[in-house]
Amino acid sequence: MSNEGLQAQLRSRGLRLTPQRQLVLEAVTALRHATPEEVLAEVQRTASGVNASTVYRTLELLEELGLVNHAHLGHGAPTYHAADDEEHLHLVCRTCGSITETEVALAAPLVEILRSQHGFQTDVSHFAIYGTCAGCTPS
Amino acid sequence: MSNEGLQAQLRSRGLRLTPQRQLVLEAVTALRHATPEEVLAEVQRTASGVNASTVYRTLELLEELGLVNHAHLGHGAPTYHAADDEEHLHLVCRTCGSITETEVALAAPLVEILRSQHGFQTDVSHFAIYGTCAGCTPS
DNA sequence: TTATATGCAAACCCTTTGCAATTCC
DNA sequence: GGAATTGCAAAGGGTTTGCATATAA
Repeated sequence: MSNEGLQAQLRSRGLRLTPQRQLVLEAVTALRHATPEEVLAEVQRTASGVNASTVYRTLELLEELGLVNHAHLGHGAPTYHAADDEEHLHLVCRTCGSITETEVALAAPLVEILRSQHGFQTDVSHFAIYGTCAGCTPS
Repeated sequence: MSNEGLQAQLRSRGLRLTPQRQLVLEAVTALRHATPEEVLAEVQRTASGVNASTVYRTLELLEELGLVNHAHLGHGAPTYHAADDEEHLHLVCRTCGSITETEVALAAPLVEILRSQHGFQTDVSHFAIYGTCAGCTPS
């Protein structure tokens, strides 16, 4: 998302383009998967005075605008990613904690079953898929 | 799990059977899906002096012993259930927040794909499946 | 008897909120 | 100029920890 695009989207709602908002969006895009704390650290590399509460408020706003999304990959803080980033499944290992990304297409059968049986529209990447990775499985 | 079974399992590790441990296990079993706070409230109906930290420590212990499990159904506190309870999928609606339980068998195709392609052993019920329920889907 | 378990209080992490000062437009 | 935005500080929810006391075995 360009600054001009971001500005246009903000102004259409009577909102303003600020350095903080640009920096947060840039940080989320650059980091690919980052917690609010990590986003803050990245933003502060350029603008050390930015406050954590601004990051939280901005992430919420950018999510409302559809520019970023968040996912829950573990018990801790959620991770944010740019909306134009490719969507993927996250496989989280219960033993070693590793996170493996894989294609959302693998979940197509489940998504289709949930749609036909429950009328449920699944967002496959919002929550991680939990289990034990190959390296941690006793053979 | 009977008290005798619980006691045997505890003693084999040099641990003790206490009223608090019995009550926490009973509460988790009775409530079926409960946050630590809800477990505490249930336990306190019988034993009002029980402390929250005891509930947290006991839930962790019972999980180590394989008697309870927890799942993440939303952004808030995890929910605990007895290990001998039937496992199910949780469909969480992003709009109304409703939680629908459905059969784990629906995820079998995904589980099989993850096993064959990644060697990943999936625990389908640890994280919720997120999306939009039928009632909240614009038609 | 004595190591384990508990209650209590404090600390912790992550996040939200109220408010005065600032800044975008 | 005036509403939107920020920084700050305090509070909030959920959880963990250190330690003295109590208790199961």
